[in-house]
Amino acid sequence: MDICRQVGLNVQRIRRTRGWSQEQLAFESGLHRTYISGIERGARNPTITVLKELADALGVPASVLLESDAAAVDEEGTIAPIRSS
Amino acid sequence: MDICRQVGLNVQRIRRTRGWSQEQLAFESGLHRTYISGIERGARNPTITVLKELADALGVPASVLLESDAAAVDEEGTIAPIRSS
DNA sequence: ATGTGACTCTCAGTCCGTA
DNA sequence: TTACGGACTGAGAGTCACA
Repeated sequence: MDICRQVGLNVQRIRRTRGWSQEQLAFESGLHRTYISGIERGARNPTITVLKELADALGVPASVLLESDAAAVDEEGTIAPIRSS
Repeated sequence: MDICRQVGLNVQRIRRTRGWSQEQLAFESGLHRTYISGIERGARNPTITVLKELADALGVPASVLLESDAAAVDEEGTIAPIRSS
């Protein structure tokens, strides 16, 4: 699994958990809407500062965005991976 | 604490735990020696693919390199944060 | 063995559209 | 609301000589 794709999936998953659109995340993070789209699709290769900005906007530690999926996001105790429901 | 500086400190700490020089890490990761130097000093803003290459060379998950220091690196059970000794 | 400035070239990141 | 394309500017990738 490519790292860009991995990050994209994590961003998308957490964003949806927040109930946000890409535009809202773009606003919160100060990044461009189309760039968020590119990142979620794994088409972009963001820098660590951008990763940090996304993480801050999403309210999670940056390291979470790099994790190999599966593992539930437990930190902050609020994310949890949408098991049905 | 700036994220670039943070990553730099993590890379340096783990590299030293391995007993490697910057040149050795450069060889293992396929990156240039002076580039490694720039990253460890927090002078560079690497992309996540570069971060992944470093993490692979160091034998740790990429997310570890973003962690806010302090916290011992427990994953893989091999790093542990050089408490004196 | 490492820090640093300067350099080239690729791509990160923005903005315009259309579907 | 999102995917995706093209075009653009600034910043990162990657390297070197020198300290």
